[in-house]
Amino acid sequence: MTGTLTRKGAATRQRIIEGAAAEIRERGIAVTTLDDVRARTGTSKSQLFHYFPEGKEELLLAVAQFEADRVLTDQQPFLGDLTSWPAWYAWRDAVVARYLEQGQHCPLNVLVSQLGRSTPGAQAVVRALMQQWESEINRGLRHMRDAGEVDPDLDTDRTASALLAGIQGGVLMMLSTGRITHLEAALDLTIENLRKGGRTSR
Amino acid sequence: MTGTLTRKGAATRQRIIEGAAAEIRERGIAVTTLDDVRARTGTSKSQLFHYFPEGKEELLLAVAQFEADRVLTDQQPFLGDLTSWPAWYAWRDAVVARYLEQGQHCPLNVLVSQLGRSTPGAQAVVRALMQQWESEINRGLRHMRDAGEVDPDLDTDRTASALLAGIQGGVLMMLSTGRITHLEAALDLTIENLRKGGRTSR
DNA sequence: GGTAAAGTGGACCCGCTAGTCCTAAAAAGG
DNA sequence: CCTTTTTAGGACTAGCGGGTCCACTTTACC
Repeated sequence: MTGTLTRKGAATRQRIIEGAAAEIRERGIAVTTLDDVRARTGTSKSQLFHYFPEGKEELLLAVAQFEADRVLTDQQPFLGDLTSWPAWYAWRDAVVARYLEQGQHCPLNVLVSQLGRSTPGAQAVVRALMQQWESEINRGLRHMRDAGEVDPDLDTDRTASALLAGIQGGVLMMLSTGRITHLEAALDLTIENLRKGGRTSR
Repeated sequence: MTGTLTRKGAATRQRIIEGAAAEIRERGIAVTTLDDVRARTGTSKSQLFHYFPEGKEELLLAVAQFEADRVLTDQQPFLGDLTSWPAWYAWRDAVVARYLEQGQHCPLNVLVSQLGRSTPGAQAVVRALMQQWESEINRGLRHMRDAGEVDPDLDTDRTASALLAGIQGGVLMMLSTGRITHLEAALDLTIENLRKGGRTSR
């Protein structure tokens, strides 16, 4: 039945995923029912099960994948091009702006804390997301090290881990406190400390 | 009805809270039912509603408060006495050991990501926890600054924010990846950078 | 333009869970 | 002791939500 979706069918399927994602982002996974998704996307119960035969679990996995993709693309092109200090600051600003704008409706947190807890499949999606995120940061760090902009002995793996942790925690704190200061502090202090370790001549 | 609990009644109430907390920690809030709590704690439905007349919501709030208390007491006496580098390392080790040992059954994450999302009351509990946690870290930082062990111009507020974010993110990453490296990296790099700014490194 | 497959609508079912209610046992308290 | 309050037990209910089913319509393709 799959693989042979008509254009219309594919569009309906995508509409369901995006509607479900939005519903979950806005109201939380716990209170989002298939009926809510159905109503929001203008579909019927049978369509939900037509496109997602395994039911809710399969839909949630598709939503997880959809949200995971968004998290990284939202940071592009900055995340993929951390090759100069201005580029690092541009990325930093993009991240802060993004999470400030999203407020409580945070795809990342929904993914990590709600979807990622439910099924092994969604957990794998989260792991893959984190791995790629960290790897992109790591690539930027290595570039800066090779360019002589930071301490030549910098342990980029460990620094990337710490920075990613700071971002995750910063976002979490924003959801708990409503303020963006933790995210900013984590990003800014890490970057400042990196610059302190680089060649002092400018 | 409240305020006049006999010793036996108070013990039963406490047993319900702790049983519910353990059940939620182990299996998640989404799948924990009142019947699970009832079975685990050897109580009956009417007792649950006797001790928590508002029902599940009231019980969850009590659980949230219980878990929040644990998070901080688990870090004592180290967190309250960050007055020397050995003390900082002892705290660091205690935090890492704690979260490594807990594995997937993490009261902090249950509180922040699951309970904290459900009701305004639980949100307030989370906010209070974070505020106190950060304030204790801040106190330690100020002490080290006044003792001349770190950069005298250190912005302790911002550093405390970043460190707390790193811890939160490190714990979150541990739950996502199963590895403790992010938490360790966040703690260790922060402490290393603090020491670099102190008088001994000059 | 006919037919087979894909897409759509919505009524229905069944299990589960929060919450109610009534009764009984055990403490307190005089 | 005997009464009142607190503690305990468990059957019952109402509603909701995931999932099934079947009838009908549209689309693709020869």
